[in-house]
Amino acid sequence: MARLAGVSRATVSYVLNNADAVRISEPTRRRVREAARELGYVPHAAARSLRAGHSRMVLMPAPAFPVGPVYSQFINDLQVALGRLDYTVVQYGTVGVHDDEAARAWAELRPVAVLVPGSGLGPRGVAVLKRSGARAVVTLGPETVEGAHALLMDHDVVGHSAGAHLFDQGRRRIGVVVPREPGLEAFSAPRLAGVRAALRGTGATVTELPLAHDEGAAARLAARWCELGLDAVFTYNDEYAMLLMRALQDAGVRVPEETAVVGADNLMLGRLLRPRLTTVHLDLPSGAELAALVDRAVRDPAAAPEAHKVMGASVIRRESG
Amino acid sequence: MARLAGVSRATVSYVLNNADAVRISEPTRRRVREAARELGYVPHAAARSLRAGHSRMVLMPAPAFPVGPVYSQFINDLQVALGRLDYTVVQYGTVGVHDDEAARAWAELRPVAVLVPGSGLGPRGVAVLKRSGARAVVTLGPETVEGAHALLMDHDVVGHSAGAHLFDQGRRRIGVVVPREPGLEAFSAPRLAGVRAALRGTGATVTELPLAHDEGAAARLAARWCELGLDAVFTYNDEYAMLLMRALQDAGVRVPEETAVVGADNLMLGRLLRPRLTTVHLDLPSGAELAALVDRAVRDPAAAPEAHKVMGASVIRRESG
DNA sequence: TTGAAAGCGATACCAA
DNA sequence: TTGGTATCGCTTTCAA
Repeated sequence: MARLAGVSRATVSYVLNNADAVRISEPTRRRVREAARELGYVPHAAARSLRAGHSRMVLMPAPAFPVGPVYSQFINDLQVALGRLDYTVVQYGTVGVHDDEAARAWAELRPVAVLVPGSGLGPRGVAVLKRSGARAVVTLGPETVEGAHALLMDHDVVGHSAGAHLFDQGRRRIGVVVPREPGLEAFSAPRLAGVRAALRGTGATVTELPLAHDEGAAARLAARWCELGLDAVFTYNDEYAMLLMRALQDAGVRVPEETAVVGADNLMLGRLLRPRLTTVHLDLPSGAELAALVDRAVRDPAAAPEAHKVMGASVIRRESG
Repeated sequence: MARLAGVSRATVSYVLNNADAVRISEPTRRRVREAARELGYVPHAAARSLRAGHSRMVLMPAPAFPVGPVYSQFINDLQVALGRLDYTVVQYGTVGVHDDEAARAWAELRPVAVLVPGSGLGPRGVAVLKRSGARAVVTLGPETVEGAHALLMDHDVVGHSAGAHLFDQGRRRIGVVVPREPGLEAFSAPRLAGVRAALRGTGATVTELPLAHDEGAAARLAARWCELGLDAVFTYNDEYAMLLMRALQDAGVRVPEETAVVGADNLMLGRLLRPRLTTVHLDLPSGAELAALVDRAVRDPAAAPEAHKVMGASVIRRESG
């Protein structure tokens, strides 16, 4: 670069990195800085991390489906928290690629840590990442993966809370909405399983209700509501709750008298519905906690992978059930 | 790497890149590939792009606020479309950094193209990026920036459509909700300005209504609704519409008889409200179009920056106004 | 058909 | 206090 500023590149490096090991005269520093500014010099991250043998990049796959405010906020907090620890968070757009192929694509960037939501990464993928220099691989999903740290976020508990709550309210024939939208199975399946688990052995029944997120589908489901004979429904989340509750009301089904409705995610919109929506609130780990875990793992990559159950769920009782 | 597979690294490179310039014997290819698999070898993107002098990385700043389904979908389509053209999309988590500082941070990664939503990037930032090798800088915002391609998405038209519609409906005292949430000014200010522009010279009045996205704030606003004397309100988007409409109804204000309500973004929830929400639908450019623009710009970086007006807005009339 | 070697940009050691 | 130089991993040209 600006060794046209009259000095060697080594000097440039010293100045721009405020190296304290060597001392550079003030005039030289100024000359270098000025030259850098004039030329619009920006260091080359690839060259730097090639030389250094490591980077401060934390890689996450970009979510492949429209994501709600809860997750948005989580990512955001995480970015801020990791930024404070001087990491750079990068969301990598992995289109349709899966598993090992995705892991290899990520590994090419030689991130210092990889955070993977969901269950798209297997032990082989983890191995690829670690061999390529990732000092921490953290999965955020329902189960631990060999070799990786895990933040166990089993959506099971969400369904479990909802199911237990409805049972306590005296409901015995419980429907569970399962979104037809692709990409959501990772959340919907455990939520359904959680309801089943909560009701196992109680004699209450659980009916799976596939539902697309559009009015027509909701109306059709509502139309056969009597025939289904359900006295409660857990709707996967608040948005599906709004959709279904509207359809039920339009079909003349009284909520909560004839059918209780419970959503999840505790979105603002639930409070605005009438009746006000009972919902399951999720306690996600704070961005700062996760950032701290990542940092610890990076500093001591040899440590045994930690696994933490981090998702709490609690019912917020309002009017719909 | 696996020159422990008995060959030179040159050969490895040839094999793994399917170089057609040179011919490698089939047995050698097999040996190399097997060794690569066994060792879990993954090429080092930094080294590669350092040597090549360029990358296929398209960089976007990660949004700093919870983002709705419309934008989510847009990003997603874009990622898919650019992926088809063999680019890799990376969302860079720029915490609180702004302007030139952000531009420099991005430039360090030497992306081949940079897409910047909003108006956070000035001509200096563009210059930094281009000097550091970005072959295309595209802004997605209200105005063109010197040196960059622009997809002009002036939210002005959203407000304009809403204002004109309400005026056509005979409304003359029009409120405009402006979210208090930080990070949304980039959208809310032009939407407000659009309403003003649509009504300029008509004698209709425009009243700015700052509103936080919570129930209390909405209730307080609704409580002084009579005193405000408005006969219509454009609520920035559908979510604020839901919030305010609920508060108005709870306060006994009849919608649309006393006050018309118009939202924006055409979210599903608007259809589920009663009265059904009139809204402004946004026509964003498809991911494929934007991807094509990026690709063209990358192929011919010398070409004059293009500027396209790409945002259309149309009112979807339902029941609320 | 394969190997040797230069070079991309930044850093860190050693010598001047 | 500074400059020269080896090095990181990979691609590519030239030679063998």
